Amino acid sequence: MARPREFDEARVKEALMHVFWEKGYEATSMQDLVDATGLLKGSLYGAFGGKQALYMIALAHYDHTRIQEGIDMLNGKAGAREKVARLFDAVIEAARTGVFAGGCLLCNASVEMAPVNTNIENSVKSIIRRLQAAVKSAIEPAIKPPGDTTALSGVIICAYLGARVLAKAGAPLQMIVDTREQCLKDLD
Amino acid sequence: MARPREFDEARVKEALMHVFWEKGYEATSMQDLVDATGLLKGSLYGAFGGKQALYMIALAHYDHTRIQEGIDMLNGKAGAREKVARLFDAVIEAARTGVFAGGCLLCNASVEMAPVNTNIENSVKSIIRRLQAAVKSAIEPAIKPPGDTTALSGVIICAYLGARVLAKAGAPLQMIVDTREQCLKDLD
DNA sequence: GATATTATTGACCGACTAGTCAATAATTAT
DNA sequence: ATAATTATTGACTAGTCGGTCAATAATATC
Repeated sequence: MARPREFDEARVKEALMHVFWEKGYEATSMQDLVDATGLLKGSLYGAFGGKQALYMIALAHYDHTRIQEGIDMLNGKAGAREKVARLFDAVIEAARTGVFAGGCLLCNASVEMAPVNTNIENSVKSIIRRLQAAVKSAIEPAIKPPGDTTALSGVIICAYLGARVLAKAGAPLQMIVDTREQCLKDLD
Repeated sequence: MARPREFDEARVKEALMHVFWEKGYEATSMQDLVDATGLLKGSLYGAFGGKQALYMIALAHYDHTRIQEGIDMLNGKAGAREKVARLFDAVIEAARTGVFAGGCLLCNASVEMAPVNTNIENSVKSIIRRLQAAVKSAIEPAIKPPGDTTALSGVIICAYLGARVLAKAGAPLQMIVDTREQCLKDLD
């Protein structure tokens, strides 16, 4: 009943996400988004809304792809130790190669956007909740009854985010490796 | 031999720091800095340089005041456990009251500026190095010979930064408290 | 008091910002 | 074919951005 969209929504969301991921919210201009998506400004506004709305969409896309990939891994068949190890291996690999400077969009959004945009704050909090729940159920089999899996999963999330900060700052890789080992110590 | 400055340098640096601390680099305009310092734009440029130079000055001031305060505490007379506990208590208190949204400027600079400004990256790395050294010497008396104080101090820094991220995102306070307990577990 | 030096002032700049909108195009339903 | 609906286009806006600069003011030295 109307003219159909000419762009692939998933591709556009992926492009939006990558720009915000790498440059952050404020350092990204609408022109950057126009260049990255191939859409014109009017189309972006018409289809998705303004800059903050685009950031929300980028974060949601990150959630549904990258975060969900992590959660799926945590829900997989590997052992508790290996699951947690893999979480940190991603950080270590990113810090070692240093090809992509974006770090973790969840971490970036927490620092830059959550304090100034309640929609994003709520998204971030919801993601963290789901992430912690996945970690908790992943480590459950490796913790004996007196151990507090809720507390331990909270620590792992916290250490993960801290590792992301260290990696983005270019801090010594060893600190991240040490953190990984410390988190694995109580598993098995 | 020339006209003397009319402003108090320390006060101006403190004002610069507070603006960048609360708003971040990109979201801060030169006008914000003019308003906060009371100096006119020309004076700011003449005395300190452009926006990036001002950020560097703000970070250095943060280092010499807030960071140094933490290092002095770590070098103080308290026990290892209490020193580390105090580190996290500052985060917990900030998250609990929520009056100041800035979080930790070192953490903010790591995420927003270190990846795009090598001067700031170097400053951040140097601060992290000094901070870790202070934590290491603080926990040394509480660790028996086979324990790796370097690794443990790295983990504590990492957990501290992660806690700062969680606090800024408005995540459950309990996660930060749990992280604190976990870090204290191996100390006496 | 004259001179040299530096600080302060505020007007000014071009570039860029996020966002708007009327015109046009492409489609579906009738 | 016509009408209705939505997408695309790109020119346009008003405001803000970081940064500059010539004029003026205040001091120290001579």
